[in-house]
Amino acid sequence: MPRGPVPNVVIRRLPLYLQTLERIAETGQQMVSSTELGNRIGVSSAQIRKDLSYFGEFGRQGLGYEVGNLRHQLKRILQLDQVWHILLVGAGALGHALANYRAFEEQDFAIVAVLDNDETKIGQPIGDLTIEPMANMERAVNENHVEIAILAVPARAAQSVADDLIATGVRSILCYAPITLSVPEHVHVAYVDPVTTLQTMTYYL
Amino acid sequence: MPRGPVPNVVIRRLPLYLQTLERIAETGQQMVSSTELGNRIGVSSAQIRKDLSYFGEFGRQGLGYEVGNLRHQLKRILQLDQVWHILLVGAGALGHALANYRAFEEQDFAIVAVLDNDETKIGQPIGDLTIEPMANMERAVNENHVEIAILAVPARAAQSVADDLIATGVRSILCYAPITLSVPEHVHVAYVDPVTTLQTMTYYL
DNA sequence: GTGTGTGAAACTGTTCACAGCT
DNA sequence: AGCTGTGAACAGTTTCACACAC
Repeated sequence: MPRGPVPNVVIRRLPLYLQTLERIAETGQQMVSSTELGNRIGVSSAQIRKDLSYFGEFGRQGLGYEVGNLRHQLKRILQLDQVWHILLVGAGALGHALANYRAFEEQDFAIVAVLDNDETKIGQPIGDLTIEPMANMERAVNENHVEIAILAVPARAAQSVADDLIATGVRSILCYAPITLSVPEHVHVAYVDPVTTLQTMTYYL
Repeated sequence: MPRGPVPNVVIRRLPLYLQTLERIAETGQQMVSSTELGNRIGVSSAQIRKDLSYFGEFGRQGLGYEVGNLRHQLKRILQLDQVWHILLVGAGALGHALANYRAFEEQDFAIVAVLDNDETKIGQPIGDLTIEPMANMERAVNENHVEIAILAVPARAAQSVADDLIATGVRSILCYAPITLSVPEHVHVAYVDPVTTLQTMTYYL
């Protein structure tokens, strides 16, 4: 579908374009220019046009982009025109916050099972689900067609749980632990640890 | 202190080096080579040597880097040789998880106050603190010498709260909302929204 | 006039490869 | 032998500037 190889940084920007388009769509605005979109996000108009040009020609010269169409195209490109099933591992404070976070379902992500290794937590309700033992991992992944896992366990457990997840077929992991996972080539990991992020911000203070 | 301009990506990697060094230090290992460090993190040895060379010469030819010294140098470069005071805004499920997250204090970050605009939450305990009204923002920032804020409020409130934070003198914001904040030049924002991150991962599936 | 799409140019970041030290 | 520090080569990314369309 893309014309030529798409830089990684481009993919990271597309969700920002999508979010901003959804905010613009709510106001009823029909058309948007790369300049307006860029100003709202803090990138140049040329960058937006170049990024989009990797996937096609979505705009009209002199007019800009049709908001609804561009939003639709971006959802298609990012494969967000379907619901993705997510397995959440770790039912601590963070796990509970994630299980109750409404933005997932609003954006077509569904947490379909929650696992923890703490005996006292198993069977307890969490969001609309029930906490299950780690031994249920393979069944939870296969029965629900899970391809993405969220890792909300302590750092010392993260690598071992990641290994198990990958063995069951999970190909994408969102990791909250402050640790670099070692994973095979075909697995994608993204890190969202706040401490690591804070540690970069202090440099600039 | 740095020799010449330091690329942003380099700063983002330094915390990974630091975390890995701390894990190595726990084993009692004295020296580490750029090759070993790189293998554990998944970057090339040349990258590590080049990154460190922006700040000085910390290694010894033929031997590698002294673990404790390199750890100390990185903490100094990232200004992590002090405790940073953080203001948490938003006492929902995520705010509670953050207020109870032990890794902050272990890594020399201290949440010193928590604000929320929900009348029913004000006065309630959260972690070791008490939830305060938004009106206390300026006092909380000034009395505690806060320079970093964590924004754990709904997306629709994020920009307005960010504006208030910046007006009180906050220069760094860690934002959990799926929105691009518009801020003046001198303010740094980092985004840790899981939905935005998941939206990039689905591209590769 | 406004605004897109795109090669070319400029800039930024990574890897190579090797001198020099242990 | 093993390893660092670094200029030079290479690769990746952003910006420029302009033809073309509304």
